[in-house]
Amino acid sequence: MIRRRRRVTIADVAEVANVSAMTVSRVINNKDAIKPETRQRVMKVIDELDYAPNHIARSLTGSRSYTIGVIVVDIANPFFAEITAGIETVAWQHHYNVILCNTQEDPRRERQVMRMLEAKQVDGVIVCSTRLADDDLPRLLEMFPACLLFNRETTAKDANVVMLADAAGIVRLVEHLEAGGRRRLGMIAGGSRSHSAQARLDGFRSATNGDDALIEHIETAHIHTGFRAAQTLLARQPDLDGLVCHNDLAAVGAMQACMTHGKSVPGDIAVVGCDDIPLASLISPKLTTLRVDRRVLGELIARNLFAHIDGEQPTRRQVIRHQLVIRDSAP
Amino acid sequence: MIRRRRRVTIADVAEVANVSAMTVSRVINNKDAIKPETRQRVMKVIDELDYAPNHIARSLTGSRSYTIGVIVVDIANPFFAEITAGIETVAWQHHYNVILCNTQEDPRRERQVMRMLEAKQVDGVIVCSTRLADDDLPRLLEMFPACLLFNRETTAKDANVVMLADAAGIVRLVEHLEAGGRRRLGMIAGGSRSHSAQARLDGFRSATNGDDALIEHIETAHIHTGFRAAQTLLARQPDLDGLVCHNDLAAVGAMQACMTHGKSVPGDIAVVGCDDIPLASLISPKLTTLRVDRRVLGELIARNLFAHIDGEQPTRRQVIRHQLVIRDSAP
DNA sequence: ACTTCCTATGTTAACGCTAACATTCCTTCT
DNA sequence: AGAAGGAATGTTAGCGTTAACATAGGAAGT
Repeated sequence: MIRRRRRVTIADVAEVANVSAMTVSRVINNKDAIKPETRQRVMKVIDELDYAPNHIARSLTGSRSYTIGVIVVDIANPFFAEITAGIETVAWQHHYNVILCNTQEDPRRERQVMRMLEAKQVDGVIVCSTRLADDDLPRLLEMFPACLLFNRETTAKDANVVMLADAAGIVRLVEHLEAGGRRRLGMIAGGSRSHSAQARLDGFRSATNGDDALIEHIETAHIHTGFRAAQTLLARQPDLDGLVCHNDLAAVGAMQACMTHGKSVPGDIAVVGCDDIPLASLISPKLTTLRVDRRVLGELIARNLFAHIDGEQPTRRQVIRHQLVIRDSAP
Repeated sequence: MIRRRRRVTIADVAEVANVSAMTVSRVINNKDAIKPETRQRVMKVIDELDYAPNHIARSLTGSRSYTIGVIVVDIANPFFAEITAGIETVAWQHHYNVILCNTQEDPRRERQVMRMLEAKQVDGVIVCSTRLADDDLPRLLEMFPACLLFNRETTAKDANVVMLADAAGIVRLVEHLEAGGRRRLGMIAGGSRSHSAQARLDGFRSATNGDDALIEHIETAHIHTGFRAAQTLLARQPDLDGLVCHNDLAAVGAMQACMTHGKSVPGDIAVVGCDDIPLASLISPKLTTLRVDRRVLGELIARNLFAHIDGEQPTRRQVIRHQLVIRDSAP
């Protein structure tokens, strides 16, 4: 079915330039000594024939495929889309391409994707928020010459890790609320499967006294789930004066619930979110939240991976702290 | 630098199973006749050695690389991120991977990216909203066995095209406004470089009488640029009772400008946007706008490309219509 | 002049796989 | 029994590139 147009090969160039294939290869790769005159002649032919090296063949002989894999749970999620943008930028700077794999939170698919990437001989993988079990992960990651895990710890050898300091971020939010005089804080916590939800919850527990009656869980964090959770929580704990939410969407819902409950934000109760999505600064009152520059985060992640690929001593474990964004909902 | 662990090859399997490499290849590919007994034996060895075919080598001999390229101007833009998610889903169904390339609106980079993808022997490319000039595009696209252009026409041979019916969508918005009794409509039009901005403007001009005094241009469509443009327009045309905006962000800004101007939405003036971003249904008044299911659009785009790759007669030109989403800002 | 030692280039084989052709060994038919 | 034909498997070569080794030719030293 696929009809590929015949490509110009090194052999073609060699014939026209009247040298051996190896000489052409050397010219292309700037390797060994080549007489300037020969180099020029070869270059001219390359130009005339519009020759470009076949990367597939190169990958077969050489040690590199100049391709990395990026595995995300959902590329349609702006969080991962922006990280991916950052990764792609750095990859391109290193003359690399990115094979993007969306797992849709399915660990089985994640496993298949990894095997496929290995079969395609990628030089490294970046795995964002994997849903794979601890006992599966190391074996899979160790297939790759280099790998980097975002927001997940692992025992795999040679795996670098970049973590968001979710717990620390929530601690800062709590401290900010307490500095503002808030004394009775509740939390709307996220789904149990996700690493960050667990970390944020841990942060809240360690910063407060961790009374479980002050915590309400939601499986997926959206405006309406945040709304309902806040309603439940406020019914149970009417005297709350601060509310920490797993993310901004939940916080938006929670604010609406507070107002429905006759509590003004931030007058009667302060509400904070996490992530600083665009909506956070567009609603009223504007939301106090945590921010990370996700594009820069992606660049940092990619740089860490390429350090590994290039054999430099990469940072085994890097922790990225959130920035506290103070707005009207918790001034 | 890169140390790849030695892979199990067909030769290894062949040796252990005591057959020729070709027989193993046949078993893997379900080709030709194989004695059931032999097949079983080979399968067992494949399983024991955990053999997986090397896709790079396959690509070199075979006609397919089982990889497509997706070129977008900005993957961090949710519009393209969701389309990409749809594309990836379908690609995976076809046992394909996606090389994602972000061009950041730079035509030079786009050209380089295409050459790279060709060198990596992708079986097809999807190009979203290219910024390349008409005289460059065909030559580049014709390098690929299959290609699909989103939101851009071209004279390239064998290029399929999927277009959004932007103009028709705006016409429908205008008709909706007029059906609601609005008589004097203005427009905030988008940047000149983008195809869709041009199409939306054309739609507006053809549906109204196209008085240029009623149109205000912004280079990049954001809330604040929409706000400013609406202010300028309202100062010039105080009696407007309907405002069509290039996209939702601009519309949000425009609504704010209307209110600043003492005009209520939708009482005094109706405002409509385009794209149906999440914010559209979250602000007050909720925004009337045009919607396209972007994930489904991505799936459709990918299916079109794979039809081409698989040699079926693909649809040369497909036009996708928006759906009118009527909300409070223009009921 | 002869060895030595670079510099510039060539030759061969291999990467892992499969297309294309070749061979072997049955079965079936006359 | 011998021919014919199909099923099962093997052999060879090639995809485009580069690593590794081989060779030619010239400059320099003795």
